[in-house]
Amino acid sequence: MILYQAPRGTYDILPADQEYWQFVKSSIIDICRFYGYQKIDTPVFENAGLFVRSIGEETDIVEKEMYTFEDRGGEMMTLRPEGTASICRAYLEHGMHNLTQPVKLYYITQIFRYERPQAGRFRQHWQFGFEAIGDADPALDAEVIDMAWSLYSKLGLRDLVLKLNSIGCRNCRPQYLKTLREYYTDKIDRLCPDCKRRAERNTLRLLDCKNEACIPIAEQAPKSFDCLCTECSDHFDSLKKYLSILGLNFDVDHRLVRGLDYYTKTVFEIQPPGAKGAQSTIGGGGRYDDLIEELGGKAVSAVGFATGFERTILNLKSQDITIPAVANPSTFVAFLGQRAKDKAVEYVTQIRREGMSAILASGNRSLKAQMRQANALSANNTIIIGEDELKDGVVMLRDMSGGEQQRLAFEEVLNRLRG
RNA sequence: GUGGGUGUAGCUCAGCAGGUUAGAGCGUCAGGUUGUGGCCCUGAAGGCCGAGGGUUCGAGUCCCUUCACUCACCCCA
Repeated sequence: MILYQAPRGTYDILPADQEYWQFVKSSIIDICRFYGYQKIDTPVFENAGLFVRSIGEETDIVEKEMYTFEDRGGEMMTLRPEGTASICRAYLEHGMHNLTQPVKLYYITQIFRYERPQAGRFRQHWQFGFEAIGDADPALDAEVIDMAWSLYSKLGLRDLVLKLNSIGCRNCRPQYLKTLREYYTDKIDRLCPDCKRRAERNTLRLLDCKNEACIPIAEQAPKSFDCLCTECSDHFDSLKKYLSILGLNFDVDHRLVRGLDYYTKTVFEIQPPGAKGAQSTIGGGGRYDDLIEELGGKAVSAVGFATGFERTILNLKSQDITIPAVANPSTFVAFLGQRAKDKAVEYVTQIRREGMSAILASGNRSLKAQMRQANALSANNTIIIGEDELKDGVVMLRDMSGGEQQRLAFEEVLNRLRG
């Protein structure tokens, strides 16, 4: 009877799966270096207030998904439920506004949300995200989207869809929300229970309801991009122009609003083909021009993106994308008898000192068993040392792909391994 | 939080309407050469049949409870 298992919504990334993670990570690092983004790591937990303030009181994340606890000093702490807030906090704390703007940062980290797990959704999951802070230029929005798109392309994902929208700023959004509420006024009784609540507390979210009764109503609703102020409207037009210049196709979707309150102007999501339910979004982001100020800084514009590792890998698998094989040349050293073992230990070490990988047979098993182990480890070569070899001062070198083998002086073996 | 599905060996699953020592394939280990892997053959190890209770002469199989996993809704990554 096993006493413990991984907590609900968590899981182990086993060696067999690591190649996917390695592939995604190294691709991310390449892309970020290429676009001039620098890595930042922030604490796993922060003051709860940071997230409540940035994500928004009325959001699902804050209302029911945060891992919040009181520490021994009586402070309320929260395991980070997303990445942006911590980055902004760090930006302020370290006076990064004094650096050349925009400051471009990326992170690869675990995210915690208390939810019922399902395919592609976990309580602890990994996100990669990047943020460009300190610039309001729509060309930067385009660059962020392009960068996200490049990552997926580099990974080999096909047939993705880019959804785009603009939800305005604090100047024009209140007017839009008013228009939206007016539109919904005589339709409330036709909405689902969730939407009835949203109508009061989080009007924007009425638009992305998945309920069949609500969709047609949302479809006909006034569109945010028709109600933008001049500044937001120009920004949106410029962004669309830049995306066209970049050759990126996009669907403007007036029902795309995102679930975090800090977004302004641009919001976007990237969806895999046949997107539905939990995996409908593989990554997303947007602009958040008021967040830094909200956290106590001066008004600083910013835009960012985040994507989930699990969903990315899920899609790599569903699209049958092969991961580049990692070359693992290695030499296995087998032996027969204690005297040969002494020699084997010596030779294994020598090979390693030469900067090459080598594995010593384990235990004192039959040669057959040792060869099986060599095969299981996909060793390229096996060195066999027995009484005969000891007597003649040589070792047997076996090529594991073909099976040819010959007796050679160990120095000669080293030469061949080097070549 | 709300629904549906599933819990039998490390993995994927059989186990028919309740009946003696619970099975297969894969994997692991060992043997088939005195010192040689992959293919093949043989064998072994490995299960209180998720847990607790009940019905029964008898429960992996039926009933109840519970836990876990899983898919979906909400929302997100």
